[in-house]
Amino acid sequence: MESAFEIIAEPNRRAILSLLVSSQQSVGEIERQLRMPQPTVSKHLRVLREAGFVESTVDAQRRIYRLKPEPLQEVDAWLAPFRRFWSAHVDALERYLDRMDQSTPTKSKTKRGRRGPNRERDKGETK
Amino acid sequence: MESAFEIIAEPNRRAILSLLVSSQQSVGEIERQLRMPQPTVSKHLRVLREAGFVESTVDAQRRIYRLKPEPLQEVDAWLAPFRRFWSAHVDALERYLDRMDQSTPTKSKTKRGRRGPNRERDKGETK
DNA sequence: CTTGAATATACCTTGACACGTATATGCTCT
DNA sequence: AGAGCATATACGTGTCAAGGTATATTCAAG
Repeated sequence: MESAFEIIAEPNRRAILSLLVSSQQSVGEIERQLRMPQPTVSKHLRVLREAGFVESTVDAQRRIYRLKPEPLQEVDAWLAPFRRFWSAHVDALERYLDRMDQSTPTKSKTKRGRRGPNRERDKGETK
Repeated sequence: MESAFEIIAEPNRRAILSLLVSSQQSVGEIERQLRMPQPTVSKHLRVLREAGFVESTVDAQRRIYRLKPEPLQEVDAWLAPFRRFWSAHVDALERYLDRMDQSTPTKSKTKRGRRGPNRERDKGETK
């Protein structure tokens, strides 16, 4: 387990988190809305709690669970470099589509573009 | 496997993706930079390829792998509602701390002046 | 055609984890 | 104190994925 990524790999746990994002919920409410057996809910909540995704407060026999932001923010942070990547990628695609759009069909066929924006760097590869 | 979340749950796969975000790489380059055995790299690349995270082109005996954006964008999209939650959460924490300020005389807390777009998120279903 | 490099795949073993069922704990109310 | 609800935990089981080692495939060059 350990890492936030492994925690959210489980579909039921993602469902629980998505449920909690709108408002806090008791175990029974989660159980009913997601139609999953109660021990399953409790066990997933335990995993989520120990990983810091949720916290619980006691209300008589009920436990109210609510979301905590940090672990998902960590996931979000890991994603940041890729966001930069795919905006660049969209730009390249747009330029490509623009050229496709305005090029007349009689134009010479497009050369196979092996080179992207990134030059690969040779590092003394055995050849 | 199936879901993008399960794919990126694996640390080695995340490392490969992080490596590819800067530029495309051959299998051998990945193998050396991440210091992992070649079959391991190939197997993870296979998983990533079949899940649409990467694509490969052939260059003689080499295979050059590069990133594809869609699956990570899907993860990013799932994260969107939680991003909204975070900003709201900061507001709620501030209000909570403000009340703590007035109701618990033994604690001295620094008051914070930060505030964003005022969202009302409290539905008051707590009994 | 043989050799060697680069990459992929097959097979096996091991460990983690999700689930179901049963039971324990804890709280409220009468 | 006892009944009943809400939640947690213990235990046994099956599945699946990751790693290691060995081998197969593909290509280039001599």
